[in-house]
Amino acid sequence: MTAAPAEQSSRDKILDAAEVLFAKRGYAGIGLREVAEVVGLGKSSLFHHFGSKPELYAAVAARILTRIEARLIRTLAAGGDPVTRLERWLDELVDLLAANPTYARLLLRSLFEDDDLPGDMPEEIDAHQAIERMMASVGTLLREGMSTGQLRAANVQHLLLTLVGVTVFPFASGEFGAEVLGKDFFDAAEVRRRKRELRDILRFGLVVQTPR
Amino acid sequence: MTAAPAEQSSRDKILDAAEVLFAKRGYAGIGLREVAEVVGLGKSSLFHHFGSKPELYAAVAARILTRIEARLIRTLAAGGDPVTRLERWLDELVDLLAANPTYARLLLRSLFEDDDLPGDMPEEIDAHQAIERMMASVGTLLREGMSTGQLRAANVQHLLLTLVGVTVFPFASGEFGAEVLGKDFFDAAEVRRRKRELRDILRFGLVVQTPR
DNA sequence: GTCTATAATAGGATAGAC
DNA sequence: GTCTATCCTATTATAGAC
Repeated sequence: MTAAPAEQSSRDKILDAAEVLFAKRGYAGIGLREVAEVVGLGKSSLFHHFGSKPELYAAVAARILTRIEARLIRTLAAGGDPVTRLERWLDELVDLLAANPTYARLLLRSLFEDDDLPGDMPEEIDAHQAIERMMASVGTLLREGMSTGQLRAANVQHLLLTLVGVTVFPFASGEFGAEVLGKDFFDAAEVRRRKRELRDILRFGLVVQTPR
Repeated sequence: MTAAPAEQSSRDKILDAAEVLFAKRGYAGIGLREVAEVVGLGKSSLFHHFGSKPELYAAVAARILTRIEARLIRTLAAGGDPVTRLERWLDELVDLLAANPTYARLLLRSLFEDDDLPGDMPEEIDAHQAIERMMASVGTLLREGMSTGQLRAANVQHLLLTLVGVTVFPFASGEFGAEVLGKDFFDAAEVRRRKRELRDILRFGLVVQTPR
């Protein structure tokens, strides 16, 4: 997924290291010393590439969101009826989160940790807008499906929260998810099961309807 | 929900303040100075009540989990068939999370932040076991429903993760949830909508089945 | 672009007076 | 049970040499 180029700029090395560390212990839990150590630079050198710690964090989050959005756009563009596109996108999202174990955690963390950031940095605004665009386009997809009668009429906003909860949360749940499952969540077989779980919940729900 | 007694011990005041702060900015994001400030004590006085910062954090998490488990036990004991009990429990859980805005956030955070804790403290073990017991008893409930044919046969482990994702996550999502919704998630009307969303997803799924 | 040195502040935790 | 004083370490960030 994440390409491994022959030459990688210091900036990218810093972003990669910070992504892993921030995902693991959060914004406040990671010091720049630790990031610099992983990259193999002195602490002060980081400030040559990023103006401050919040800026670095925002850049990490924005990079992930940009990648996810790019994938969303590609996936939805492939066409098909609303249900096909929705299910294809959920499959894609699961694949993406499974291939990049840092994504889900950092994403959920960044939802919680917006307190720590000033709120007016360019990367932060980019990330925020990417989220808004994604929610809007999936929202449109859902409304489309409802208007064609393929999807049950429902509250689109709550549905969006539900979809985020069932896709992103499990991949962010770490130890907890692994314990509930009894095995590693990022295992290929588990990822397949996760996709099936999502598809079945959306297609059939859980409760069996008594025949009318 | 949280009772306001005439006299409250310093220990409880510290727990209350720490719960709010840790929920807002996480384990690493909160210093004991800030906790002490809110309580109206000196920083050092906290160490008279809790041996260390990890201990305080574990006590906060354990208190929440104990309360949730007590509610689960009461709710499931009320009887009924598996679907009735499952839906009643989800309603109760939503009510509990809605009445205590700190719970969902702290709970999700504590899933991510187990790295920060030593792992061998009594409160931590208590909390961990409470989670295990809750997952086990809801798991049993699900299996029961499947064996009576009321619930669709499915992977119980993945279903548990799904249920946590659709109940806990939205209440923890803070700004994000409020923006997707366009209003405060903890509003009584939104809480009712959330309950309906949950019930409908589990009963009907999302995709309308073409008549056989 | 990276380094060393340093500033200024805050962190968790302990000792001992009251 | 709370306080002040203190210790040690870590934090973000800057200045300036190379």
